[in-house]
Amino acid sequence: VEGGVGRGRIPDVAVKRLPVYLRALQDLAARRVEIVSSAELARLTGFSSEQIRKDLTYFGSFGTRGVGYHTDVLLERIRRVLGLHEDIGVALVGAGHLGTALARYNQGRHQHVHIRAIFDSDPAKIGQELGGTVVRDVRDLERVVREEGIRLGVVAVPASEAQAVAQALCQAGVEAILNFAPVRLEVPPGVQVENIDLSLALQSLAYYAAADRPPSSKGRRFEP
Amino acid sequence: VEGGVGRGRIPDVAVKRLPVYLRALQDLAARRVEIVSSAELARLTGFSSEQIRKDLTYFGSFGTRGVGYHTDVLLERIRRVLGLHEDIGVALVGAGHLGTALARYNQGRHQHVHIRAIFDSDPAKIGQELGGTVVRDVRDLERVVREEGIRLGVVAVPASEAQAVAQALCQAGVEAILNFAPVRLEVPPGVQVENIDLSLALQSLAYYAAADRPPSSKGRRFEP
DNA sequence: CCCTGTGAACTAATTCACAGCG
DNA sequence: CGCTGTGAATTAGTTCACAGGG
Repeated sequence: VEGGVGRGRIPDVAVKRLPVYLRALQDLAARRVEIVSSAELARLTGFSSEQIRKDLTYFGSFGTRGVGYHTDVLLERIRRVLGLHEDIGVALVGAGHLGTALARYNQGRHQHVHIRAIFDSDPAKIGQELGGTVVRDVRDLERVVREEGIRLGVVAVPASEAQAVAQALCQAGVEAILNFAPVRLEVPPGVQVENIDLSLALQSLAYYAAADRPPSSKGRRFEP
Repeated sequence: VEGGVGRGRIPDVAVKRLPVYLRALQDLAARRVEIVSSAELARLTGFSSEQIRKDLTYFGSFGTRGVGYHTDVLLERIRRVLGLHEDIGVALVGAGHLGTALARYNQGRHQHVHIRAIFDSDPAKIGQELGGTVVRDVRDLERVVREEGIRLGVVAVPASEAQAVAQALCQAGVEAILNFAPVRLEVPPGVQVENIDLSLALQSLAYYAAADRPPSSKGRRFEP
């Protein structure tokens, strides 16, 4: 949720929605649904149909009026826009519980974003396998990332080490970082940082939990 | 990143920034800094100073012109707005790696959002301790959440179980859910859902990594 | 006729610019 | 004088409403 380059073309908010559309389209494709309307996508994703249509126009128009979109045409198009048509390598730094969750999560499923290297500083973890990848010494990070042409970094280390890791990642040439450490990372201009801070997310949710509703209204039914 | 109630008062985007301010203020307080200006907070958080001042006006005005804000007055005020002045209980569902990371993360540190119950369906995990809390059977979820007056739920279970868990949480009266499962949760109106999908985050980052820059510009220095 | 594609209208959020006050 | 607080201007994002084409 950090500012960043922006890079003209597609609004950041729309870029965040594209993977959601992608997931819905993958489900549809798996169920052999060949045509889908923006209304159907709206139902599946929770965004409005006009929002979806507008988002799609940012990079072309490939629907058929009166009909809808070809599932796999749209799928392929969004994939391409996101850069997921070519394999994109990810370096995961930090093989703690969060790192492990990420590695497992990523394993196999999302075809074109692959964790290609995992690093940690703990000798007990180095050499272990995690989701099919061997954990390496974080001191080799720069070399490996460069050699493998990795362009995306994930920071899942304690706050105290996060900045040093980010620095090494940038030095090695990554172009975007997903940061889970509860600190603001200083990166060179042009490197996109996305922060996901688990405790901050909980804290802002607290606002919605605390507010208005009297604690008496316990127990809510669906579709009242 | 789900719509939700909105609840009038403070814009959602601002609510998301408040915890960031809070963290900066906690750091300052720990370093015995008594006064802080919006410019200084801007430097620490990465948001603009006018943004910060504007956000603060949503719930009052407590700075001193020509001077700045009293660190602990502001701290206390934001805490109160977020509802963090009173202890707020969280139910964590799913004691896998992600759940464990969250439990560890939360342990001790952020004073007023506490994980008060952890649930799982795996008999091997039930009874184990995690960050100072014993893992319970998910079948007891509704009863325990109700008894303990828990108002916040965290869904860290596989996609296939997420909807059932969300339903149980809502039935038990939670008012907001932090969802890590890669599905759209159906919840009754009035329940705020915040989705954090780790693979989607990676995918949207891919857009920024893939774009423009030729892969030749490897290795970036800070402050060029 | 139906659903896409899109300007136009609207709404939300950010930034500007400066008055006001300690 | 310096920094807050805030309307006003601007910019971004969403929704409306309908023209246009299969």
